[in-house]
Amino acid sequence: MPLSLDTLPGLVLFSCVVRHGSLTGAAQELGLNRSSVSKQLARFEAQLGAKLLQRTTRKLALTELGERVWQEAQTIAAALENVDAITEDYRQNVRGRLKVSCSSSLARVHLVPLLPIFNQRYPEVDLLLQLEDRFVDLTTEQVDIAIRVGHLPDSSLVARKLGELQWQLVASPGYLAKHGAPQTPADLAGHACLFYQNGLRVMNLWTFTGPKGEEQVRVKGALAMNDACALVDAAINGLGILLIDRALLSLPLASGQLLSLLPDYQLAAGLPVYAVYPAREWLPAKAAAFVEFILQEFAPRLATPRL
Amino acid sequence: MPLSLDTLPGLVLFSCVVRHGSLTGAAQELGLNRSSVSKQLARFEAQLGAKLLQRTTRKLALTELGERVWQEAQTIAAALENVDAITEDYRQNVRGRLKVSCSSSLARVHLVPLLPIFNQRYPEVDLLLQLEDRFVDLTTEQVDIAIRVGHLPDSSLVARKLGELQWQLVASPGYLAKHGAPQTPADLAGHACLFYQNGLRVMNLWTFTGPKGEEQVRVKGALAMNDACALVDAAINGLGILLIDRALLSLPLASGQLLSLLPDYQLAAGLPVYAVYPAREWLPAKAAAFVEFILQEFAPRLATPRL
DNA sequence: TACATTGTTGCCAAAATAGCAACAATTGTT
DNA sequence: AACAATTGTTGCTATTTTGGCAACAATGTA
Repeated sequence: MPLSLDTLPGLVLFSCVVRHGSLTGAAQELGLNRSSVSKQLARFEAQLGAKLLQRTTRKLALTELGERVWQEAQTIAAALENVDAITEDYRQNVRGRLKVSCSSSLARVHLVPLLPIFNQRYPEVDLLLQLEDRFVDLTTEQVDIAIRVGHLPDSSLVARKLGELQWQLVASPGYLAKHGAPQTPADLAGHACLFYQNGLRVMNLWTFTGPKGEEQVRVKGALAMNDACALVDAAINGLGILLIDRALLSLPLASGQLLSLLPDYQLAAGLPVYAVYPAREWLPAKAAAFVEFILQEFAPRLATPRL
Repeated sequence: MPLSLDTLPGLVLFSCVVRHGSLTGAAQELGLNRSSVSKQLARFEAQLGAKLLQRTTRKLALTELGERVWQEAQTIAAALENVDAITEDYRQNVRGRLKVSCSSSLARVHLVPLLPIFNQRYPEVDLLLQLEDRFVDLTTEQVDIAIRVGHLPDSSLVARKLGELQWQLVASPGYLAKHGAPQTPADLAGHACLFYQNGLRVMNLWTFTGPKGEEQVRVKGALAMNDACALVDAAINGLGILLIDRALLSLPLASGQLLSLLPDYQLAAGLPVYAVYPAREWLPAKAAAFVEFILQEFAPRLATPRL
């Protein structure tokens, strides 16, 4: 027999009456009429089947039982104040554990560099970065915010677009020396191509916009992985032609380990990046702060990646 | 900001939902419809301004705040179970402190001799006998039961008549030798009379029923006190003629210290003795047991005092 | 893919509640 | 000592709240 729904409001009212020492005072604090207080107190006693207060028009006296119940009410009052305090803290203060889910490569390049700033701004937030290139169920795994790449399936989740990934087509000098450099998208069909793949999405249909308009190529995969950084390594090692987020390529391109291909063509539409969270209503302050933060900091980095 | 009336039922419901892990289960336990549970839970979250449970049609997951609130709810649940247990104990078990108010002389003669029996029958009751010959306010002084002599003023109290005190008129042989023995009630007017008096009642109007019918005498007081035993001592010492409870006179009469007067007259109406307690409704078990006890044991002693 | 279960929402009836007014009881004051 | 003022209680009515039914949406399973 756990918390009983019926007796609880009565207990609250009883507590208030005892604190004031009069029904009238309690009624004033509760914004009620005296009659209501009287009735509810009487009903509470009826529910318990015992008198709690001996009442006269002038004085109230606690019964022996009333004293015991009053003590318990004190305990409950303390717990309730805790609830209030905790909730208030949770709503107003940016504090607590914040679980963020993100694909590992995206995090390494775009997100992790920002975290020191976030941590400095909100030092009381304990970030728990969950890097995994798989589908995560936000509700089940208690993830506060997920950063997801690609168009989203219909869902009850709220998604805010952070920007679009800028793609680039690259290969290593060694690979190009051996197999030649493609001049048009159609040429790619004959090459070994590297692309990202996780359980959800297989990116083997590449779309270009060039002099002849839009062209699509379904490429053969020499290697498909769910780790973008490993893909870059693979490309550097000459395993094939890679289509990947431009931000990952700044160092290999600068050092000449990788070369840019098809400069006259642009990748049609970069995949959108979203910040996703379970519900818009009553978003905890820490989550709201994080979303605001990445909207300001993350999005510009996507738009103008430093090469 | 103490216990809040509004948030408490929601907290109970939330606790129930968490315990079951589903709204449907909670609804079944509470005997409610699913919709009601859903609505109330939503309202509770709205009141707090924060989400407590991430809900899917299949799974429920506690928010970080939800976990904290759930912990507090556990505390409250424990306190509430205490309230239930205490109340049950209080109602059903004859146990605890029982404060009884009684005039000292009445207690010494009639009540105290019974207490060992009561104590043996209800060993878990701690009797607190408050002996005082003055008016006591039951509600203010947290007296459970009072035993009062004489007709009661109108009151919200419940009174159960235990019987009537049997009066007797006595004096010491020494006093009678000096002042002579009264032959009729009217003779008493010339004597020094001893009678009981407390703040409430002055018993100086004595009523007799004799051969000539009812006779009343307003006596002069040689000594009036609020201690019946002391009055007996005074009478033994020859201070005057005493009208007092017959039960107090068994030893002095047997030993000849006091002599009975006006044997042809009877005291019209003995003063009634009442057991008085604040309210009939929800009388605690201990008080009910005591009242029953003195009704069975006390009343016969009044009716047939042992001389 | 079809089905079953679960949470949510709109609507309406039912129940609980608050407020008003009158009453009873008690205390302090004139 | 009587009056006035305050307090707790009760009956009645209007308002608010709540509960249940039905339909819907979403999700996991056979």
